[in-house]
Order: sequence, then C-alpha cells, then structure tokens
Amino acid sequence: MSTYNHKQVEKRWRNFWQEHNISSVKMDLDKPKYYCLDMFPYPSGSGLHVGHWRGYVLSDVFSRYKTLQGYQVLHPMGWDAFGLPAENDAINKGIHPTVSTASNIANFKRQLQEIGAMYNWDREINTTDPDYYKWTQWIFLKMFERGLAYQKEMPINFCPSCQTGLANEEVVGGECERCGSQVEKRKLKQWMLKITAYADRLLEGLKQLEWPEKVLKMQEAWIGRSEGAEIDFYIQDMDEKISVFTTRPDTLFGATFMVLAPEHELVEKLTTDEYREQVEEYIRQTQTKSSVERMANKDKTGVFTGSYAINPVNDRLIPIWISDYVLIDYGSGAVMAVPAHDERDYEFAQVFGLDIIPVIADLDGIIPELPFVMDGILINSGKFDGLSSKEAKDSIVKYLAEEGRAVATVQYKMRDWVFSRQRYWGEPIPIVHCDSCGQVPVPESELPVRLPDVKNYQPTGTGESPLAAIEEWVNTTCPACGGKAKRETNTMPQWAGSCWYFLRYVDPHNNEALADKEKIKYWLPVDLYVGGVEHAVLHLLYARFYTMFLKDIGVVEFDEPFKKLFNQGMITKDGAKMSKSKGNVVNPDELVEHYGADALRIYELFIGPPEIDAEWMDNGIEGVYRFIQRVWAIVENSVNVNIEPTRKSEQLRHRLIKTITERLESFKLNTVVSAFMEYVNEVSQVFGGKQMIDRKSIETLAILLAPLAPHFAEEIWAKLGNENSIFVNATWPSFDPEMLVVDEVTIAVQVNGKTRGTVTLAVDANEETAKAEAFKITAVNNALEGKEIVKTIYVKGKILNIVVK
RNA sequence: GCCGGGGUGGCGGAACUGGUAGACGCUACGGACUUAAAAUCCGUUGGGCCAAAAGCCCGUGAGGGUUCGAGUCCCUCCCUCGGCACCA
Repeated sequence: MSTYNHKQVEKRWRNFWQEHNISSVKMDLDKPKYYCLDMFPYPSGSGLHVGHWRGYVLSDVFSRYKTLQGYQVLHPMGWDAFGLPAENDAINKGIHPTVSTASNIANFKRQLQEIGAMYNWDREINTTDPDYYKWTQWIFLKMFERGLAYQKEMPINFCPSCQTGLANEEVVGGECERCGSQVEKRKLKQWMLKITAYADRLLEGLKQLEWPEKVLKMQEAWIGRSEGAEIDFYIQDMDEKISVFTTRPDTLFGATFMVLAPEHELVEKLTTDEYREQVEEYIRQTQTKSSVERMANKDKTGVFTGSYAINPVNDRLIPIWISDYVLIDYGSGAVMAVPAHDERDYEFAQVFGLDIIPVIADLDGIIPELPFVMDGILINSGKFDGLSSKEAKDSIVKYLAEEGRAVATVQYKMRDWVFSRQRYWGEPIPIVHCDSCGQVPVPESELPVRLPDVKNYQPTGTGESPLAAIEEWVNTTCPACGGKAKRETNTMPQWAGSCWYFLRYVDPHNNEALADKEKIKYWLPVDLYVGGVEHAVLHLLYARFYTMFLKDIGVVEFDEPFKKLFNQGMITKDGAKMSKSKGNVVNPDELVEHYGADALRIYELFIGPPEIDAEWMDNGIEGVYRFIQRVWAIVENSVNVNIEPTRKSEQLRHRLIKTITERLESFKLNTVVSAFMEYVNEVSQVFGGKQMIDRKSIETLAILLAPLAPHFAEEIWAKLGNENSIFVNATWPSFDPEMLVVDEVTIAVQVNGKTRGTVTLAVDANEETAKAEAFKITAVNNALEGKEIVKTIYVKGKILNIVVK
C-alpha cells in the first residue's frame, strides 16, 4: 500500500487547475453569484506567515463550498501596493519601488498559489498600475467637482532630521519611527475629504450589516454622534459672543465659568493686559507639549483671561479661562463649564477654586455627591425647577431659541479626512495650481497623471513630497487658461486605492469606466468580506464612504459594499503576535513542503474557532497529517473492492452531510474538522474494523472534504474513476432526514441531579421502561437506598432524573 | 474610566434551545509489528479515596441565586487580551 504523496499530488492538481482554467469565472445571469473577498494585502518583503494564511484559507474554503453548491463564485486577489516600506527601500537602497514591489508580489503570489487557493488570477489588480490609479484619480476629481475635496491649512507631523512629513502611523510615541527624533507639527496646506458630510448615512447604514458587533460598535464610536445645542454667551463690555456646544443644556444654570481652547480665535481679544503675559506663556507651553504628553497628563491646567461672559439664563457673570482640556477641533472649541455635573469641569474648578453650583438632583430630590453626571430633576434653575433633565433640555433650548441665542444641533467626533501625503510612492492628486485660475482639475481625458520616474527619492526638506523637486513634472500649463501652472505634488494616502478595489475586480481591464455597470450590478455587493480586525475603522469606513459617494453620482446602486464581514482571529506564537522582530514567525513554506498544503489548510481551521485568537502548536499539524494518511489508506483499501453500504454506514454518511453543511454555514470550521475525524473513526468500525468503506461513502467524503483539502479531494475523485475536476463534476450532496433517525439512544440516569449511570433505550420508550432499566444499575440503587422517591423527571431521549428525599 | 472578547484536563479546544462536562486532536505512558528504528495499529491518560475492581468524593476563574438538573440563565466580583479615551 502506498502512502499519500502530497508533493506529487498537490503539484499535479495545481497544474491541472491552471491548465483547465478552473478558477476563471464569468458573469452568468442564469446562476446565482457569490462574491467572496479577501482584504487585499500590502505585498511586504517578508512574505506571508501562518497567521496570514488563516484568513485566506477561510475564504477559500467558503469559495470552494459555494462553487460546489452551484454558485458563480468571484474570489479575486490583488495588491495594495502603494506604501511606505517600498518608498523607504527606495530612499535607503535606491531600489525603484516598482522593482521591489514586483518581486514582493511574485513571492506573495507563489505563496498564495501554494495554499491551493482558487483565486481568479485573470482578475488580479494592482493599485500602483496606472490603469488602476487612473480611476482612483477619477473618483477624486468627481469629489472635487462636488466640493467634497478641498484644501485647508493643517498641522502635519514633521521629522526635522529626516526632513520630511510623516504619516500618523510613522509616528511612534511622539518620535520618528525611522530615526527616533522628536516629531514636530508643521502647518501646511492639506487636501481634505469631506467624509463628515456622510456622517449620518455612515451611522445609519451600520444597522443593515451582518458585521461583528465589535466592529459596528467601533465605527459607531468613531463617528461619535451626539445631540445637543449651541448656546451663545455674550461677553461683558465687548461686542462679541462665544458659541458653545453642550449636550446638557439642562445644566445651564450651573454654568459658573467658561473654558476656551488655547487656540480659540477670540483668546487674544479676550485677554486683558493684566493677564496677557500668563496667557501667552500658557499658549506657548501647550504648543510645545507633544501630543503624547498632552494625552498622558490629564491634570488640569489653565489660566484666566481676565474677561467675563454672561450666562444667558440668569445673567450671571462667569469668568473665561483657557485650558488644553478643551479641544479646538470639536464643537466650537469652547465649553460652558458646569462643575457640579461634569467630571472634567469639576476637577478644573477644584484646582482653581471656582464656584460649583448643583442644579440637578436625583429622582428623589436629593443632591448626590458631586460631580453628579446623570440625568435628574432640576433645582436652582428658576422657572425650570422641577423639570426632568429630558424635559429641561428641550424647554431651555426652546426658550433661548426664541431670542436666537440657542439652536439644537448635532456634533460628530469624526473629522474630515486628511487626504494628502508628502510622499513619492502614492497616486498623484490630479490638480493643477494656476496663479490666475486657482485649483484646476486635470481633465478626465488626461488621466492618469502618472508618477514620474525619479533618480532621487530623498525628501526635499520643505515638508513637500519628493515630486516637488522634479521641475519638468511640476511645471505644466493650466488646463483652463493655458498659462503657466504647477502640479499638485502631494500624493494620496495608502487608503485611497483600497476604497474602491472591490468594484474593479468585476471588470479589471475596462478603459472606459471604473467598471461596467451591468457587471457591478451582477456581482456586488460583496457577500463575504474576510480580513483582520485591524481595519475595523479606517479602511472599512473609508470604503463605505466611497461607495455612498459613488452611489450619489450614479456609478453603483447600493449604499453598503460589504454585506457580511468576518474577522479572523490572530495566530500567536509563544503568546505573542507573530513578528519578524520577535523572531516568532512560523513560515508556511516549510510546512507545505513537509506536510502539504492540504494538511496546513486543515490545521489552520482545526486550530480553534476562526474568529478567536489561537496559539500555534508545531505538532498540531501532525494529527491532521495522520488524518489525511488514514483516509487515504481507507480509500486505497476500498476503491477496488465491491462493498455494499449498510444501514449504519448510510446513517453515518447522511449525518456527516448534515453536520458538515451546518457547521460550514455557521463558520464553526474547527468543528468541521473534528466532525470529519469522528466520522472516519466511526465509519471504519462499520465494516468489521477493516479500514474499508463503501464507494458511495468515499464519494461523499471526497466532496465534503473538497473545500478544505482540494488537492486531496481531487485525487480521491480521480481514483474513483472521474476524469474532470471535482469542482466541475460534483455537486454538494444533500441529506435525507429519515436517515438521521436513530432507533436507540443512551440517556443519563440521575438521582437528585447527579448522574449515576446510563441506560440504552428505544427512542420512544416510556417512563416505566426507563425506570425499570434504571433500577438495574447498582449506583442508582445505592443512591436510592433508604430514601423516598418524591418524583421522577423523564425527558424522552434526554434524561431520567429521580428526585428523592 | 468606558466598550467588546476570553477564562473548561499537562496543552489546543468540544458541549444543540439548561439534560452523561472534557468530543476531536496533541503530548505522555503501555502494548503489537520490526533484527532495530521510523511509520502504522491497539490501549490508557481531569484530580482524589482504594492493593485492585466495584463504588464513592471533588471538578468548567471566585462567591451567591434560580432549577428536578447550570460550563450554559440571573446577581456580585476577580484575572486577562483587544479597542477607545479630556469629544463638552
């Protein structure tokens, strides 16, 4: 008997699939479709480890399962290839990003092919391909046309030593990731995308998604909608007013001071000469404080400006302070401080000895310990006394609104998206700056604006992108007036290309549009999106935003691109996330070599519940390997022998179909594997423990195994005499419920809830029969001795419990 | 601090809607085959009492509760991993 030679077999079938174009898929309106998408990777130099494999195996299992069920399955792969590592390599080693990217992609592709994954390679995309980023730029232009892309002065991270702007993810603990210098803030004109215009839709849309609760919550928190009011405060002896946002207008009578962000535009005007020195010193301090310090130290600091505002409900004069606990970019950058009912204001009032007036009592009318931040009943609030917080929020805003001094509003934590990077390796922003015409979009016919080749990737030192140094590229003519103009030298962030890539896969070579409308209509939305939870907010929010925008301009017909999201858990080694620096990376290549891709695939599933983190065990794969060998031995023993199925073997077979199907559908993939093992253990006993089974059982087993172990299943399928691929020939089997009915069942016998033994009965045996059998058990009789039976509980097929006293 | 996940043998984990806790796999030990080894196959493997078996006791992070019966439901708490964090 020959052992199963995975190396030969897997290679042969991979060739077969390639030669017969098995993975190619076309739109077919007569068939149902299934779009199974992996988050496409950034092709890094270090390749894939077994942690990455987990998600890819999962999506491939699902794709193959759906294929066997007769769906047209779109399961594409591509490369999110713009990004910093390639650019850094270019700076440090002088390798052109295109070159390093291409070789990394080749390695990734090899690894993915070794998984045996059924990717539609004829639809491969690459975000750095000009034919692709042409459309990334096109979407930007459409946003620009509609006022959703605009420029604004924004502080960016700047490394004084590397002389370059840094992305947030390159700043670690306030220091430059590469050289360790303190990162500074520099104000530069940045491109922004007005994602806030979609805040409500982004929030609302979450309701219809089958996403992990965790991700929905994270997005909700990120959008951070809060309802409240804007209230105007006049300034004493000055023709100015300050507007504040509050969610608690019911506490307005308790506002005893006001706090502005140090950057607030009125600070200078409000500061009296007496306090000017201190105020300026404080502002200077906050500016030099790194964001890390500002976050770490939550002790309240601040200074008085010398001016007073007037509380609009009681005309009380309240001092105006500045403090860095008030953020300039939320609300109006100013707050009314109600120390009795807000923890931060309370702390501030304590530090500086400011008045604290309670205006909310609890529901029993008692003033609780301050600060009391819950809703309650109003006190010390003039004619509003006695109202509940809820009523008062309304009434007070209405009252002030009559005089135009308040308006109900909604605020979001989400900010507009800073969309420019001072980088070479990204999509050029297709805008031209003309002295007479201003910002002029590059005409669609001139897209793509290609990245020029450069010799030197060194940053310019001005905080501009390296593109700024390429004069022949920067200097151009204005598309509007034909005069001298300069190209925008900022590039797009890495997220840009991934915001819409799932659309391109349906029509990757289209030159006329980002994708054909009919094809979009057929394939989208994505039925299953598989990827790591690290993209819970940014990528998944940006992609939703893009989709909504594309719907608004008539490119797509749906709001939400990803119906169902699945986040696979991380695979850890020695209790830690796998990383090169920790030296705990498990490389799949050797495992594939030794045990085969199928064994590795199955182990990736078997390791634990797919959504939960799992610890890698080197010898865990051994068990899976043995399982494959064992099944192979059974197949070899049986295939040329004529074995008649028995009732028992048929029952096991039908039960297996049911179990595997149900567990696949509910993503309990670790238990899919154990179900196969249990089946093989049991079925090999059926025919006298001879490690042989009937042909029908082998056939079913092969099909059910095919999503998990495609090469292995093909080999069995061929051994059965089939000539084409199992994925072409076979269809997913169904089970007969009648075959699941068992006639005997073993149930537990308990005395007072403690199990004392088991009895095997006919499924529909009555209580008397059950009891009679139970009384034959020594342990049951021991427990009953000298006791009185109070009652018995008998649940057919489940339990017999005898209650005694 | 807030939100979410997790806590079950030596290890990874199973357990439907409350019904025999520890399936399946790993490890370890014993045995068969072999000149020997590898591979394979068979058996044992939560802890304890007992020479052994029968039998009994304990056992799903801790403590309470509901129930004939709780890993599963309710209350209080602990540990751990992630996310957010001065958003008024």
